[in-house]
Amino acid sequence: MADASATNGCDAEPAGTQSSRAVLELRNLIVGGHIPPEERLTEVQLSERLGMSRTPIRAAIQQLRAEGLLEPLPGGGFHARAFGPAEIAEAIELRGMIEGFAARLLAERGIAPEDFARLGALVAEMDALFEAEDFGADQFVAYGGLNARFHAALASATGSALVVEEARRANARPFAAASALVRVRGGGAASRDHLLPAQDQHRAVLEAIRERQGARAEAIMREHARHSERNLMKALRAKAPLTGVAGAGLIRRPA
Amino acid sequence: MADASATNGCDAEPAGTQSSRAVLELRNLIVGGHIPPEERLTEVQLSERLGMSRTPIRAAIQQLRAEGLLEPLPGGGFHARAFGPAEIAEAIELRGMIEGFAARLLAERGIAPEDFARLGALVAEMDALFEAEDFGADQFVAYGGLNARFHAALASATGSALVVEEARRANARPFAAASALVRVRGGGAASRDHLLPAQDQHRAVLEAIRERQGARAEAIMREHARHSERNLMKALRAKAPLTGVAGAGLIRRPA
DNA sequence: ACTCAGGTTAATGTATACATGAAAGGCCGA
DNA sequence: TCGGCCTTTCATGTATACATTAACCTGAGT
Repeated sequence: MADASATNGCDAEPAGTQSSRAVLELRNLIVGGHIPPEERLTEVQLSERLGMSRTPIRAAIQQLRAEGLLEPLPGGGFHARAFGPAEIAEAIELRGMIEGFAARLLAERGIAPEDFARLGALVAEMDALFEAEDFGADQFVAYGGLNARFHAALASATGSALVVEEARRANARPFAAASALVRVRGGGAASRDHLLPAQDQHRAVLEAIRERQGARAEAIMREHARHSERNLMKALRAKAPLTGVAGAGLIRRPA
Repeated sequence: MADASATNGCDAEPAGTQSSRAVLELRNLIVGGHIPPEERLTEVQLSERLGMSRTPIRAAIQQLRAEGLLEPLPGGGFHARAFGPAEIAEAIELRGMIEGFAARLLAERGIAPEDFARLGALVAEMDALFEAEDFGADQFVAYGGLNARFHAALASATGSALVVEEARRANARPFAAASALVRVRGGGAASRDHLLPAQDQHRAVLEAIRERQGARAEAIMREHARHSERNLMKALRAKAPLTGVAGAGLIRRPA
């Protein structure tokens, strides 16, 4: 069922309007590193660059400001926001708190059987990936997609619009997304081994939800987020330029 | 230092532009109950009602949508969002989680002495209110303001833009704000007694931060939010029409 | 009576012209 | 040479005209 929304996992940009195009393209330009944080952006400049009038550009800027990707500049104009290690860590911790809240709600209030089955099926699909002969790029991409769907399904199973919205927002931040960190490590057997503990946590949180263990479910999801945080920070400390990660150019490396 | 921003506790609406006026007036109309959730809103209609063109109205609508106050309607147009008891409880719980995170960060990383002093001064000011001969409307208003400043100062002491932003958002939701619930009870001696436990939690969280007790600080702020949640829910169960609370018309009472 | 097609209406989306404000730069005078 | 004022420029804010789309209603034909 969740095939149409596989691209971004949310439907916040509705139609084929110029405004939605502006949001999409501008966001891609920023996280793709084509607009470095040093570059000053103005409305007219962007309207020429994207081939549309200022009106949809203004809407896009307002939205990306709300997402925290753009920041106003003192003398007018904007720039892409740069993120230091502390901010990244906080964003990931925050995501863990939201998703921990979702897991606790599911454990305390109970989960609909079909939602539980859907989550279990996603875990099983990820399990199957680990059975493959060798764990290559294809498996990483597939795991990332399944992982994102698992996290989104967890939030939406609560039935709470607030939780869904906040989980979406927490995952929209660069680097904080659950799936964005999967591919931090280059790939290969070593990377596979780093994914196994995370997958075990997926299984554990479902067990905790089933057994109505709210505090445990919350703690697992918090630690689950910290797991990806550790992975990212380890990769950041290495000199390698973080290939394959969206928004790598926005990271303010520690001096 | 914190006098200019005393009106709303945040500076998200910068200048005296039509757009900022539109956001302010429209938000007041909604939470003031002048725009019930049943009423359908359109851009042209609002532009006539507020005496400005559609351009600033569009910006305001986009912002209030992001705040969760407005919801698009299927056939075009919007309506003020109505909140059920579950959504209100979740919003308050979420606020407790964010503020708990802030308190834990302060305990773990340490707090700047001047920030700690500022928080202590606010608590002392609130303490002084309880010493008054009788606890009337003036004291309630003063307590609400001090309380809002305490919560805002707690978040901003972390120095994390992310925490500040999320705390602001959590407090911006109707009913979820820390200060909004202070005046739920009518006033008088009985209401005063309901405020004392909350004030004790203010003192306790400062002690926990000072003693570097992160888990305790977080737990206190979570429970602190639940305290106000209990107060609101009790008031909701009573038949009384919730005088003095902003956005009372947005509550979907349990049948 | 029901259905389908056509038009009409009412909403948002878009472009553009103009207003306004602030910041930077140059010029003149001391 | 330095400082202050004026001018210019560039950015966003605002209004408005027009485009577009979708829903609804009306009418006629079966």
